[in-house]
Amino acid sequence: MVEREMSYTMVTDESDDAMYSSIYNESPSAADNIGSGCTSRGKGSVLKKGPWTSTEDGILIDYVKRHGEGNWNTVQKHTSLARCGKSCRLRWANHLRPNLKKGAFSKEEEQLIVEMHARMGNKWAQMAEHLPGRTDNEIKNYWNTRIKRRQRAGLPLYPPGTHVEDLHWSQQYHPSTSNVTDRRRHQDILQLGNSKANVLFDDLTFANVLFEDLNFATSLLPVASDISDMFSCNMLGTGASSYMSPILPSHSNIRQAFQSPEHFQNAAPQKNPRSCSISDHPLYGNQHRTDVMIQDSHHTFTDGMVPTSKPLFGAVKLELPSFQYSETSGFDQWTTPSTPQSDLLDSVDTYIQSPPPLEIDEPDCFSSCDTGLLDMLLHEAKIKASAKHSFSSTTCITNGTQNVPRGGETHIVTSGAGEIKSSSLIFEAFAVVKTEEMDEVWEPKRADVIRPDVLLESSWQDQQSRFGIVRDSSSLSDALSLLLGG
DNA sequence: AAGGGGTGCAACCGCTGCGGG
DNA sequence: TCCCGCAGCGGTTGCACCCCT
Repeated sequence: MVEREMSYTMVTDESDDAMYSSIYNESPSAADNIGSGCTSRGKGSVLKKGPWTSTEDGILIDYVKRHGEGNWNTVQKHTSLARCGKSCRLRWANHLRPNLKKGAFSKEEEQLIVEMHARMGNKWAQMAEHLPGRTDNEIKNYWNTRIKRRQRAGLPLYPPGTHVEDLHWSQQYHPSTSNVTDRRRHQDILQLGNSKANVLFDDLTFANVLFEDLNFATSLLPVASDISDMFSCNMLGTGASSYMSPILPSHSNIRQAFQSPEHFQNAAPQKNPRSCSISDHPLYGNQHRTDVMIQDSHHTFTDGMVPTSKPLFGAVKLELPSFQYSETSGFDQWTTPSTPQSDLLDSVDTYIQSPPPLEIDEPDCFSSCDTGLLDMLLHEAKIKASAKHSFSSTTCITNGTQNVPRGGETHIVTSGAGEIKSSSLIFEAFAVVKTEEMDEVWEPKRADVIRPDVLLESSWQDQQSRFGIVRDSSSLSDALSLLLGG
């Protein structure tokens, strides 16, 4: 650690030992940084603030060795340290305690953080529990940095393939946190919901979430299978997934169609082996969310509740069927969590290192996949930038054929709207919007228009016409009917 | 070489939950 | 039941370093 000598403390206790004196001789020039947040107790001294010195670290380490962790407010009594308990605890937890892992996050850790944030929101402490050697502060800083980077790069918060979790995570595993999250949601709004661009990114991410849900539904809904695969294939394959249109068919319709868990109880549960998400891990298995996460300012509306730090997208509850309620159904094999943390960690590599094979036209895409996650994300932005030029029209996907393999499967999306299967019809419509989105993604006006809460006030067809997209509405309706089991 | 902005990290601040008296 | 103190969490801030011009 870089020691920054900047703080100085007035000391009145005459019994201070030599070490104590040495501490405050280290920085004789900075007498203005006197603690105000932590009040002194016992010694009548004013607590020091600012960076810790190695001497202070030594004192604190020695104290913990003797007395163990906890009782941080007694540190000042038992040692010469003029730090408040909070400061001591923070210093120990973030820097001094053993087994701390320093240095940059590994690719696996980054991936795990992204996945966990998608599920937990800003639950840094909970995330840290799953990242041995990492502190909540580290993870928080990493995430904030990541947000900035992605905002600058014009990327959504979550990369494609990230399952965004609903409230069940915190409720099921950390029930005590749900109240806290609700109280703090306004802070999250302030933190993440201010910028127009951020709203747009989250809006775009919304599409990813839905499609991932559809992907999950693959194993349950034969009809949805093709759709989800197509979405996933193209989203992952083009590297422009975040620009998959947030303009979706009325989600309320989907919700109505899927509102009952019993709707799927007869469907054979089948783990999707192609997923490279930790969502498939037993620990997260029951978190296979099907409630659509509406993203905006990291808030989520789920079952009428608004947990903090969760993606949301406005005051509209939009759901796909939730299989998490199916504890009595045939999904028990998923809903029974494998709680051991090691279990999760042991399998992280499996998920990270087993991405679905992608055949992407972008020539340098694979190289990016070998770098760190952040680099990969930046690369994603690069691809998008180039895609702006290459995707001049809908023909890139819908004209002719395009093979988009994913997990060994190949889907052929044709431009013909009449005879192809219904799922392709839906995708075709999305593909149109997607390419349009690429060209206009940065326009705030567009961001307003594509907000789902706006969309829900008008029909899917209205949106099409608004954007000048003329499609075969009857075919689309047929496709939706099939998708929704109608 | 200099300086100005960006970036990342360490630490602080405010709030809340919890337990004990 | 209320109050108080402690521990912990999440948001914010300050600053050193880095990079670009």
